[in-house]
Amino acid sequence: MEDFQTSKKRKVAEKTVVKVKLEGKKKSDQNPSCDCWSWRKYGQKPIKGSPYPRGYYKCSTSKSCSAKKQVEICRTDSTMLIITYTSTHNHPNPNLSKQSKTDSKPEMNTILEPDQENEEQKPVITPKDDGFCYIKTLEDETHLAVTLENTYFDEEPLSYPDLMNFSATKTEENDFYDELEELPMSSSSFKSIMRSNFFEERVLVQPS
DNA sequence: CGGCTTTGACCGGCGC
DNA sequence: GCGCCGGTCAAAGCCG
Repeated sequence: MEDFQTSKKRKVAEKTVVKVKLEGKKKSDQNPSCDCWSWRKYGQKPIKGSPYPRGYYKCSTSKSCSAKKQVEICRTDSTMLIITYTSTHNHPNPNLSKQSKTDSKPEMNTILEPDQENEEQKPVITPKDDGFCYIKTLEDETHLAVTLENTYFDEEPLSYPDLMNFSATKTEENDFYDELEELPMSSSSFKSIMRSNFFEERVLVQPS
């Protein structure tokens, strides 16, 4: 396929590591409307040195999309999720464009310039003195706090919309639940707790 | 019935 | 050269 896909190993392609803190927030008002990308799990492996397995996901929205991500629980803090994104989506987000009630462009996902006139549709990133970055998505006022741990790019930095998609999606949610499901420590009860608490209001990510 | 998850096997890179 | 480990594939099962 793609040249870097010929070898299924160790690629120094763009890689974005995002840490997500599972907050104890609760919100019964689930809002699946923030569904963005669709991910399909294609593998899971126990990781050396970590009690938790790592899940491997591919973008299922487009067959030709090479976007992947890895989700694992931080071994030092089980409430911390480490998500590693590899490659970028080569297609607009169908869900996002579908949801756009206004005229937000489907290509929003790929827009990289933060200073556009329609900045209203972009999340507002508010750096805090505690080291967290609170991202307020204007779609539903969801507050996200994410921190890019390590980012390797071929050429482009992660865009705000990308960030938003990364963290605010319902599919993301599912991934975490998948992870949680696999946690040896817990069971479906914990999982359901996380399900109701996790993504809707705020997501915290702690800098390294 | 279709799509997704699960799980074991396989492959290939890297370190020793 | 060998073994370890991470990443991917593919078949089977499950769920909506």
